[in-house]
Amino acid sequence: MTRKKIQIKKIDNISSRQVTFSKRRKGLFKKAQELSTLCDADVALMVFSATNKLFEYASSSMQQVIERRNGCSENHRLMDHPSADQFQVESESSNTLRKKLEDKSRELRQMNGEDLQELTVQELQKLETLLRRSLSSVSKKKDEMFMQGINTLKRKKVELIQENQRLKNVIRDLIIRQRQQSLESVISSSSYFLEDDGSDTSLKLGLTLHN
Amino acid sequence: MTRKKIQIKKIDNISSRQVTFSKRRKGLFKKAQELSTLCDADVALMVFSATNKLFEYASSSMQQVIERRNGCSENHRLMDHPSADQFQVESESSNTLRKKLEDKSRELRQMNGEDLQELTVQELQKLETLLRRSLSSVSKKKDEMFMQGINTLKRKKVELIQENQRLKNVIRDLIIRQRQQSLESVISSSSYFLEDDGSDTSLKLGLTLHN
DNA sequence: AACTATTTATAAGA
DNA sequence: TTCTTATAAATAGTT
Repeated sequence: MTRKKIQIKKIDNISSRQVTFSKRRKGLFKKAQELSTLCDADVALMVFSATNKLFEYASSSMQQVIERRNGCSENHRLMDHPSADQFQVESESSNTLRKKLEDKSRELRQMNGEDLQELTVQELQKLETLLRRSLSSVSKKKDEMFMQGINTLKRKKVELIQENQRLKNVIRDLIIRQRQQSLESVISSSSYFLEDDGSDTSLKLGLTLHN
Repeated sequence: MTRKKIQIKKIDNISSRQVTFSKRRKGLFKKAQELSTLCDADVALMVFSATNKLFEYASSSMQQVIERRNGCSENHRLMDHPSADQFQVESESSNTLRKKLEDKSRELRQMNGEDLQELTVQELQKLETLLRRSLSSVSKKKDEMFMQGINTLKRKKVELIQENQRLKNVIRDLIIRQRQQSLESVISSSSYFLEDDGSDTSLKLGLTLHN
């Protein structure tokens, strides 16, 4: 519409699509608000992005508008051919959905390297480029997650080493205290050289604590 | 906005207001449709005029969008408005279609290297493998078609070289014949040797067959 | 996010 | 309502 006229069809480039979505969504909401104000109309607008994020505007309240609409639809339904009309509308949307589903399925099959015979060399080249880009994105994301995992493990390792050292210190202190106690008890009970089995104890402790 | 800039406040004059309502409503619906198409968004728009007339647009189906927004189940709505059985059946199948469509859309986005954050490393690896395979198939197919094109061209080239050679021969023969004719005319005008025109006939045949 | 060359939407008038 | 047209607004591509 501006630097160049564009065709109204799905924008290929993802980031362009996102940018355009933001810009046009803003514009659409503004227009909706203006219509409401200028003409004293009740307007409700719901937009789901391709990523299922919801953006909505309502001049009064969304729930109110929806209820009002359901009432109107109901009235129309009853006024006109009671079931035929509704059925027709619903059928149409089903057909639309089926068409969309068919399109997506074909696209998906081609992305999977199937049904290629119906494509031209140009289309194949485009698909190839797309797949290369996707593959690159996916590989990058995967590697990122690997790196993230590795870094988490490294941090954990450092933490564990520290914890380990602390525990060793605790054990050493315990052993020292035990020796002192043994010594004291030996002294107090007047028993001779009862050697400590401190190393044995530390081993048991170590095993338990670092399990 | 055009002949003059206007303030965004309720238009006093009733008929101007109605005219503006028509025009801007049309514009708003167009913009909504464009956003939906360009950015693969699901858009629903409801407008009640000051006289309570309803105008609505939905890129898929209004009911679908409302339910999606409410997070409200299909069954719940049907309980509220128990109309024809047909309707229920149709709605169910629509619902199924919508689910399938949503699945395919997500899959497709992920194949396109989008929405990767919700995948695990294992899923990413799987996707990567899939993309590699697809890419390989597509590249192979593309190369096949290139090769096919090249071979066609090569065959054509051979044919053309042969044709070329034939034409050269024809030309050579023509030149020879011309010389002979010149010679003959000189000879006949001088009332000398009357030569046969056997070579002449074969030349005509050659031209006809290889035309 | 800002800019700007264009396209698009539209207010006023017929 | 519909068409026209001068002008305001929106926006595609670019930085």
